[in-house]
This record gives sequence, structure tokens and C-alpha cells, in this order.
Amino acid sequence: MRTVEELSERFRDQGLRVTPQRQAIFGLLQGDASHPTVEALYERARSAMPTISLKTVYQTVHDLGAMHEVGLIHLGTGSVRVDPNVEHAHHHLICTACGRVRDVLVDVRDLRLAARDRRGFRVADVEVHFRGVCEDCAAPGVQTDDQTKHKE
Amino acid sequence: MRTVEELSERFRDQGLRVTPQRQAIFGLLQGDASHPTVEALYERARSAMPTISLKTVYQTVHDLGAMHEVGLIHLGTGSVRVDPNVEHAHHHLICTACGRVRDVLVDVRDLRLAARDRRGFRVADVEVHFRGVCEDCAAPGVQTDDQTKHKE
DNA sequence: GACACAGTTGACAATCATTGTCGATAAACT
DNA sequence: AGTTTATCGACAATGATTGTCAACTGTGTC
Repeated sequence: MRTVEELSERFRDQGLRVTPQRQAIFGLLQGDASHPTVEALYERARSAMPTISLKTVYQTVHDLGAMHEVGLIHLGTGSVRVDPNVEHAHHHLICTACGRVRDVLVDVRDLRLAARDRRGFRVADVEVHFRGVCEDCAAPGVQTDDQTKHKE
Repeated sequence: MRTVEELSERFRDQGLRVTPQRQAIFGLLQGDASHPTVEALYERARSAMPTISLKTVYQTVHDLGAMHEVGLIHLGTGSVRVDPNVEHAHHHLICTACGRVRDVLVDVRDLRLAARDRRGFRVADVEVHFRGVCEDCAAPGVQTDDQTKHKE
């Protein structure tokens, strides 16, 4: 994703103001591969800026999403997750035990639909979800921090 | 999906009782390729059985899901959708304009992950979402019934 | 056929993620 | 410096889904 400075620039260009809270969120998303929920982002933001409101985080994340500077992905985990990786096409591994999400590079070009199946449908985007159990959750006993425990 | 009789059988085998409302729901799902939400199913059920409760529909759908007689899919449309097609592996076309969902047969076997990417992750299931605009929504003017209008 | 108990209903409350409201304050850009 | 936009805080409200509880009904069983 773009740097804090670049994002600030883009916000100004859109007529949006660059506030410390927005910049804080920009900063938190730098190099974050954890696909945090908005709540998780909010918690992290509060460490640095205790008065920031959840509302503000939602709004900023939406703004970023609207300008395609982050992806807002629904993975069936109940809440939207923020994906700062927009420059490289990729897909997701989802651990059904701990809820963690990881990026994977998958070549999707051979996933062409039969014309028979397409029937006039104009495909804009292909999304692949790999569901399963991650290494940590498969290992017996050795439990790591499971941020978003959930069953399915 | 299985017939009403077969499903009734399976319910009894699991120690679950076969009630008229459950059978009504079984019947509604027969050959239903619309991927209805629970609400939509509820509405249809009420036509035939006006006193059925939403709670009952949720419960029955869950029971069916737990025994893998239907799929419960999250497509980022806000609500769970019921997919009666469990015998044939397939994937989904999702119209971002009207929310309709269609099945497509896609060969996913070549979607193998690089061992480097897998890193001990045990993949149990692969899900492919094709997002785009369906024929009806692409056609100008000619609007069909859009059950679940939504923006993204 | 009788019975125990699972299932259903209805009327609500409660949850979770998310969005809206509103008035007051602060601070970013021109 | 002033206009306008963001933020805060404290809530209320939404929509999907689940829980509760008490009363009633009907299913599977003996």
C-alpha cells in the first residue's frame, strides 16, 4: 500500500482533510498482513491515540476502500477485514479454527468460465477462498493467540 | 439435494422429528437454484403455512446445514444463503447489481498452492466467487425483479 | 391409543457489526 | 483568520441472527 504521505496527498486531492487520526490509521496499515477487522484496528489505534472513536476508524477505512487504497473483504467471519495489499493480485487462506487470514499468490487466469456457464455475465473480479486449518491450529497443544475464535 | 422423504428419513435417524413445517421447508428447497436467504425462504414458507415462524426456518436450515444436506454460504451480501446443491461441486457467480447468485461448474483442481505458500496449512475447501454484472442488469432499461438490491 | 418430550409459536429481548444523529469542540486548508 | 470539515461522545437504530420463556401441539414410541 502507499505510504502515509502518499495517502495524505490523495486524501487532499479528494477534498478530504488529513487529520492525525487518519494518519494514525494510515500508519497502522503499513505492512500489516494480518487482515484486521475494523475493531482490531480501532484497538490498535487507541494505544497510540486513546480518544479516537470507532466511528472515525470505520469512516477512514471506508474512505480508503472507496479510493481503492485498501480492500474490504468479507470472508464469512462476521466482520469486514481490511486488506492493505491492493497492488498485487492475491487470494486468501482462512483458518476455520482461529480465524487468521493469510495471503497467497494463485494464478487465476486458467479459471475461465465456459461460455455456456457465463451466459452474458460480465465477470469483474474473481475471489478464491481456501478454507482449512493453519499450521498452528493443526499442532496439538501448541496454541498461539487466536484473535477471532470461531466455529463453522 | 435429497427428496423430502429422504430428508425426513435422515432427520428421524438423527433423533430429530419430522414436522409439517420442516417438510414444507424441505419441499421449498427442492430444485431451488435461487440461493435464497433465510428470510426469503421464510416468506415463501408463509404462503403455504402462514403461522410458521422465522425461528423455525432458521433452525431447520441449520439442521440441514449441520448434516451437510444444504450449504450455508456467505457471499458478502449481508445474509447467509441456502444452497441446496451439495452433491455437485460448484462455485458462484454473484451479480453486484441485483444480488442474484448462480451456480457455475469450474475445474479447481489446477488451483494448487505452492508449498511455499501453503506452509503447513491444510486446505479443506476451495471456494471461488465470480463477481460482476449479470445479463439482466447489464441490459439498459430492461429491469427484472431484483430481490436483493445492494451496492458494494 | 396413550405418553413423554421434542418442536413450534409468539412476543420479546439480546447480540454483533455497522451506521446514523446531534450538539459541541477542535483543527485543516484557503 | 475564518470557513468548513472532522472528531468526539453518548446514544439510538439498523439488520441478521440467536436466545428466552411459557404455553401448546403433534411426533415417534411402546
